Amino acid sequence: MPPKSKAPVRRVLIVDDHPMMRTGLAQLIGSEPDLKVVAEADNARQGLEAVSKLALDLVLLDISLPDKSGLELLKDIRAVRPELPVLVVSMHDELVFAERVLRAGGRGYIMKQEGGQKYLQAIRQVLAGQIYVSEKMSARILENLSGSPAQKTGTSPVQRLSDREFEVFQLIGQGLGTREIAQRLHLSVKTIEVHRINIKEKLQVKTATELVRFAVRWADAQAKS
Amino acid sequence: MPPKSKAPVRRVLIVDDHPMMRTGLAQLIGSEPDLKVVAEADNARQGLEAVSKLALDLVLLDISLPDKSGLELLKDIRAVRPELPVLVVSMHDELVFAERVLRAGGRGYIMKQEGGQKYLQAIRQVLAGQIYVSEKMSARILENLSGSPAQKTGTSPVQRLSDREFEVFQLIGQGLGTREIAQRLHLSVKTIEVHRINIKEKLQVKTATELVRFAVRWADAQAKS
DNA sequence: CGGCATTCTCAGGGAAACCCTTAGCCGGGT
DNA sequence: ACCCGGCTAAGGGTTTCCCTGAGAATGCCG
Repeated sequence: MPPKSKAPVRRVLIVDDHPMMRTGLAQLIGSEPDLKVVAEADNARQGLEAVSKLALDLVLLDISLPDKSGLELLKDIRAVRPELPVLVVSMHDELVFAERVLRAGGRGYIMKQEGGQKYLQAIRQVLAGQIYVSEKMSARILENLSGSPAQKTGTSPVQRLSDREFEVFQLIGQGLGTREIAQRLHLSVKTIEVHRINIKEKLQVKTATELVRFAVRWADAQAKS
Repeated sequence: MPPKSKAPVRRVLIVDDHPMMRTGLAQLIGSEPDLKVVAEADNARQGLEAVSKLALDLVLLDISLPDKSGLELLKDIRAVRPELPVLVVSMHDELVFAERVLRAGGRGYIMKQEGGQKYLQAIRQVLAGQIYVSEKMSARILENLSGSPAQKTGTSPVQRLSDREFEVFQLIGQGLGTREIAQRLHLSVKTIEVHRINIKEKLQVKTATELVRFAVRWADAQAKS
């Protein structure tokens, strides 16, 4: 069917800590004549080693790994081979993860809930030099970028917060309620309520619980670095 | 093809919302002559339907499903077919999950990090009527049981939550509000409110925001490693 | 300078969530 | 038989949520 002279076989590395997942992915990729799995890794160290030593055309990278976060491995890979495209596989349907992946240089973000056709589409698209993001995600990302007035693309939505909003946002991340924040900042509860509404809008979250979740995650991330 | 003279073929149902994972598991099981995958499901509803309609010898059940928690489905399955053995597959290596699964009647608990050999061992052991738990887990379970009376430090207070409370707690950690949780679990808002109060008391937190913060952190900690 | 946008501040008010109390039901244990 | 813990849920008072509107300070641009 595909003449060998014309179709060079694309060499793929799979990094995932779930053997059955790797088997499934390998099965899918192996069934395509122009794709080949040349190595597998179940942790970041092995993954980076394979990237350094082997000639590869694509990396399929699970975002959640045992030793270090897949995001870190993604950055390491790009430090070694900036042109090597990486398609990140994740079980999270969170906008935050997809944004981070793309900003870290990932060429695609696909969820584990997707079926084989979507995987192949994503792989082909990334191999062709394009960016792949699932429709749900791309819709949210585009809406996020173009929804508000002219922004510097690529900035974290947290940076769009005004000073006061940012202050409130930090206190939410520390576990304080609306009334406590009002007392702390010597403001009316009503004012804090409005700030929360505006913060939610800028961060593109819909409910109060999601706002707290976002704030807690952000605060924890800051505390670590 | 099948040597039906000696080995009756064991009929297996796979319930997992990740298609590639199902492919991997099906590949493994299909390669064994005495095992056969007769159905797959990617959510709890389909899973329960298959259990009701088909003759099965084993269910491979992923603990994290989109519509309801795998723990709930496990209980539903046992309500319909108490003798049907269920081997729970999970990505969490947390003691809490394994304990809950076993107490809910699961015949085994295996982690996605395990390789094919361990899977087959677990499947065979469960089919033979035994309980399968990985060595890491069994060691921790025994240690936990023996040390339970006097403990207060070391074990997280999350373990004191009841099954229902734990489910609500997880959903809070995923960013869901009270009404959404009620809808997801098909319960009254009032019930969820009471659960939240009881959870707060057990976790020693005073305000709603602190509860969300606790739940988000705990959920993220589970997702990371 | 006079608009114009943004930010910060806060009130009104209806809907929702929070939180305490009570209470029926069920299953397990002494 | 009894009690206890867990699950369910209603009643009701308090608080928060969230939309709308709106006045004041700042700063920018024509």
